[in-house]
Amino acid sequence: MEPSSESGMCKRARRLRSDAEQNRDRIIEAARNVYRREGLGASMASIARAAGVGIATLFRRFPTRMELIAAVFEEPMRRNRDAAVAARDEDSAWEGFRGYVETVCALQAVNRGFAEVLTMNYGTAKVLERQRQEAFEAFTELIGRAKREGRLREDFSPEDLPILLMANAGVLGAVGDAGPAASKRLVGQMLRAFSESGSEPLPPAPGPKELLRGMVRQRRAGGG
Amino acid sequence: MEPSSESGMCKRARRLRSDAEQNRDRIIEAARNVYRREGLGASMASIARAAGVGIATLFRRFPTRMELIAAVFEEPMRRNRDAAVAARDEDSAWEGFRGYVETVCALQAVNRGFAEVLTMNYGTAKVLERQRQEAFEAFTELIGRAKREGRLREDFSPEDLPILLMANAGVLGAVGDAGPAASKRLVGQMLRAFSESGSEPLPPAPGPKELLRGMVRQRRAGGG
DNA sequence: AACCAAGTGGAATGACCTATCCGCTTGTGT
DNA sequence: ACACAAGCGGATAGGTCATTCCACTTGGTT
Repeated sequence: MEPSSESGMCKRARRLRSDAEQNRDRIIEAARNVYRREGLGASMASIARAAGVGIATLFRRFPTRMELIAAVFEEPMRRNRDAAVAARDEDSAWEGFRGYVETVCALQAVNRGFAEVLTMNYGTAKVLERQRQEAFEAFTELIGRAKREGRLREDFSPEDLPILLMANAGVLGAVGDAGPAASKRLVGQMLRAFSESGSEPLPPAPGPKELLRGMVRQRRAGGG
Repeated sequence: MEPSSESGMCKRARRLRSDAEQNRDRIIEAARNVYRREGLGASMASIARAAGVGIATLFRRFPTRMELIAAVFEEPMRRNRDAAVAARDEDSAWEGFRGYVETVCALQAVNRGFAEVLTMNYGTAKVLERQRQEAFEAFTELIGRAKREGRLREDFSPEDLPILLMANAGVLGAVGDAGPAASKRLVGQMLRAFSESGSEPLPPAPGPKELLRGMVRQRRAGGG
């Protein structure tokens, strides 16, 4: 705390060399793509390869996997927070509620990593935890308005959202190609359950063949 | 095909030696427990250790992981099929429907391996596939009756069941201790969505702390 | 009691993964 | 232009895993 008290507070310990900065960006970009396709279980080596850097470079910049995950998903999580805030401020609370739920679940459907990030414990990733907390708070306010509006059931609980996100992640992880269709169907059913007078039409159910055919074989049998 | 055409058709190629038979049973028993706790991703070595046999013995008896899974879950899957048939024959179709759905999901909650087996593609495990098919058929008949009864919504699709099972498995996999509570809540919501006039009370939602605290850290970051 | 096919366990192999080490390269301040 | 800290990437150590091999035991039959 004595010698190099330059550089404001503590963030960004020191400025990166320009080439290092560029490598950092390439890593994050590559990780974004790999995580989207393969989920957070993707190996560090595969990310380094995709980024075109050595493994050591990856580890020097992100000593733990969580730091990389936090760097990659900080922006998506911020956008998620913003979506929740925007929903909270919509004229119709119910429409805001429905739209937000559908949007988040649709994002999960196109990004496996994001689906997992939304449903995991961050340990010590303050950035992500803060975004989630803020989104959760906006969502909770939205719930209150929607209930007062009379469109959302009184017994809806804020925790029903994380439960839905985990459920959705489960569906997406279990089926392959039919994932988006199955996910839409699930969300439709859940919204019906949440809605006070709920009888909005459902998205179509995927056919049995699609559902079965897509089902994950056993990527090392972690079936979940 | 010429010499030893004894032993009926083709099943049980030849009778096992008594000690081998006993080892086989011990393996299945051990695998049952390990799979229940850890899911189908449990290592073959850990199962052999739990059974008190050498790794080679395990592989000789069950050359592929699927063969072991099929042997372990044949009986649970048969009981699942029986439950579906019993539900189909209940007086009140809706009560049969509700009871069956709740039962299967509760079984998932106490048996991680079973939760995964119910939502995976068996490849070439005919035994399991047949049980699933029969359960599905009984369930489909039950659906028809429940709709005619007027208690189940017309737009309920048989595929909504596997979707629910995957969703439930996702919830159970994502949260730890709070799994059963979260699962019950999800099932309650879904039943509400399925029910024509549905306003039965919901199971309580788990508190935010329980939900978060239980959340899987990152068992090698395969979060979902 | 003696034979031997059937059965056994542990060592060996090889794939894949995280994480660290270390000699070489390069951006940058002077 | 030079010096050198910062940065680099391949090699490597050490872990888990599935799967195979092989020298040794043993149940059952005669």
